[in-house]
Amino acid sequence: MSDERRMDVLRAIVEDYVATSEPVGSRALVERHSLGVSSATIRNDMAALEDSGYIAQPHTSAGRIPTDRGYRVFVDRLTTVKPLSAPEKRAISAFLEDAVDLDDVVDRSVRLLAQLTHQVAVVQYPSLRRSTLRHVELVPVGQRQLLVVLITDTGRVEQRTLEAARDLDEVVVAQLRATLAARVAGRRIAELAGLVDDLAEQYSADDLALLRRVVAVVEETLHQESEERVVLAGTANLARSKDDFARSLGPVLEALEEQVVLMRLLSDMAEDSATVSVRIGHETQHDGLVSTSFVTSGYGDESGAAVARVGAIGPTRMDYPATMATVRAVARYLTRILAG
Amino acid sequence: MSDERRMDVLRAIVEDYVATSEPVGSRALVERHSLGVSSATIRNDMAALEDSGYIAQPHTSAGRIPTDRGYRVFVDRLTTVKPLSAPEKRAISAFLEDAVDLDDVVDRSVRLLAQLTHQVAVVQYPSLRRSTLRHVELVPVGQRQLLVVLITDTGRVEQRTLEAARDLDEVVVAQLRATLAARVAGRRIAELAGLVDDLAEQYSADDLALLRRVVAVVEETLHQESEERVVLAGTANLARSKDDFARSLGPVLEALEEQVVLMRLLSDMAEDSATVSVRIGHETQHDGLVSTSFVTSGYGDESGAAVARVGAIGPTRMDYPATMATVRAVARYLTRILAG
DNA sequence: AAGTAGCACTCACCGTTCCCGAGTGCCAAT
DNA sequence: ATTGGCACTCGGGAACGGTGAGTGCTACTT
Repeated sequence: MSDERRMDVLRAIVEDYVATSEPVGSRALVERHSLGVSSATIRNDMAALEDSGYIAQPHTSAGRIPTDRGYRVFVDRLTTVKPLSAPEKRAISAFLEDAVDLDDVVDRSVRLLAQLTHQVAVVQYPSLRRSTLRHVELVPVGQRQLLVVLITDTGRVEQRTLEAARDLDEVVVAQLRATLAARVAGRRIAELAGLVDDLAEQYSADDLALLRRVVAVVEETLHQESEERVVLAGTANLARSKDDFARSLGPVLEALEEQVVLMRLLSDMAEDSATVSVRIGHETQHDGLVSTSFVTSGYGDESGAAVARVGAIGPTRMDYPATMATVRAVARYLTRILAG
Repeated sequence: MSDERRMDVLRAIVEDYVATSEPVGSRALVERHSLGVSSATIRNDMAALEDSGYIAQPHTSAGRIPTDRGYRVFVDRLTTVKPLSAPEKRAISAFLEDAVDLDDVVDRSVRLLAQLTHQVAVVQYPSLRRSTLRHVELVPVGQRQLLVVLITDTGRVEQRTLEAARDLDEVVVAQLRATLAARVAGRRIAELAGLVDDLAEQYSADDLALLRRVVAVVEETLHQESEERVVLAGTANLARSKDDFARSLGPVLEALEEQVVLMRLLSDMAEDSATVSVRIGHETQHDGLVSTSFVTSGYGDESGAAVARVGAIGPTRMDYPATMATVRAVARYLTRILAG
């Protein structure tokens, strides 16, 4: 028994099923692919593949469709992510380079990815936690309100207002600003806490309290929901599916609105070692997403640990090679843009 | 012929159809509503209503369903928006008051509205054009880069960076900052242009050029795409519909992703005089939205022209009185929160 | 004139039946 | 190991008829 041919058969089944949305039978297989054997042989192979849990039949006397496990094998062993064509690359690059600021970059990326993959695109904002600070700015607004603005090296700007205990003194604020500006540049936000501990003598108790408040606000910002925002685009693509996938959109849409679900998945996938990470069907660990797959890639740091992720979500019956290639490409260009 | 009863019949039809999602016949009508006449009489009335274009039958020998025109009459003349119950009000108020900043307010509002109406909620960010400035802050980042931060009275913060022609002088920047701070407070952004024209003598040519650049950047921000962002929530609610509405989600989702479409609708509706504005079916002037209605209300200014709008989008077969009440309530609380 | 009762008519919907053919599994032959 | 052959399964579509909700019309009542 040729294990190799079986894998060829599996690949053929996945490809055909992805292309046609219909269960594929042994006859159709030998016709569309030059496997060099007869349909009866294919049937034997298919029976074996079914025993191994890679394919299944919706009902007796129907063709086979890949199972989640089948797709998994396909993705892991039967496919190589092929680079995009030069024109495609140029289009991506050109489109992203016109962006004016971080929000615009993210917005353009997510739309672009949705359009290229014909699926739901997801872009996670660069994490504050792993970014370094370019600048901290304090702006008094009103008598007691102080606006704290953080600017990261990825161009992200976050602001919070805090209510001071006493009326603000312009001079003190300016002093704090200078102190912070000198100390935070290039630091990670997470390192911030210890940075001002030695200042106890230089400031009055009140002023020090204010300084600590500022630091506290910065740290709070870290843990805020907005820290790991994700942006979506292309939900309409879900409805385009020919099969009955379009009929059970409810749970999928719900899952997508639950940012928490996406967050968990994204951070799970950040652990994966491969450049492009894939979660297929039940692997998403979420009921609403059992019939979908999630393809993501890290971006934002040329070397090693990525700052955040981009990805695409679509029916498990998706074109994995193409999707993986596109996601990877967009992630790369995103990294390049942000570094530049 | 009693025109009054006919309107009663129309109201009953709308109410029943909204409740059941099924065409309503004459018999069911007399049973569920105490109209005091027989089904034959109702049939005559229904025939008249159909002639007037307020109702239609999907096919012979089926009940009637309201047309867009029918809903229009229902909304305009047959319904009064009833206030929410006290507990509901309290819930809204409590939920919105916990918000920490403008983004959070908007985010909470849109989720809340989606949940309360069981439809797709839309919140438009407060327009910069109509807001007044609370503060302008200039922050040098790097040698030549200047970060311009705008803070509006609605709490919205926008920032842009600009590249100066020469290296920045701390002192000059501080001076510009002071000048701007003194002049912009309480002004509309649109008024900004003329504010610095008289400063020609006080600054060197270079510095004046920089000042003009800053003003230019501010004005550019005005026309930027981000100016009129809208945020959505509850798209999953679209899929909950019992009838076949859920099957044609594609075009609807596409329309919702086209922010332009929503923008146009929102600005159209801003012209309406009523507090709560409704667009029914084809009135949306968009093919993807022919089977949906859009209920919006302005918010952000206690008197007169609103700064932006909130709304809900759902199937034309929606509970208009309830939706209108909820949208109006959320708009009011939103106004209150932003003012406070 | 407005309302009602009665009645013939229409037609979507539902369940039944039937048939077709794609697809399978198995077996004997190569 | 592969293949041709064959009996078997069963989903899906077409044809069919009965049922009942609903209508429109007409003749009668108030």
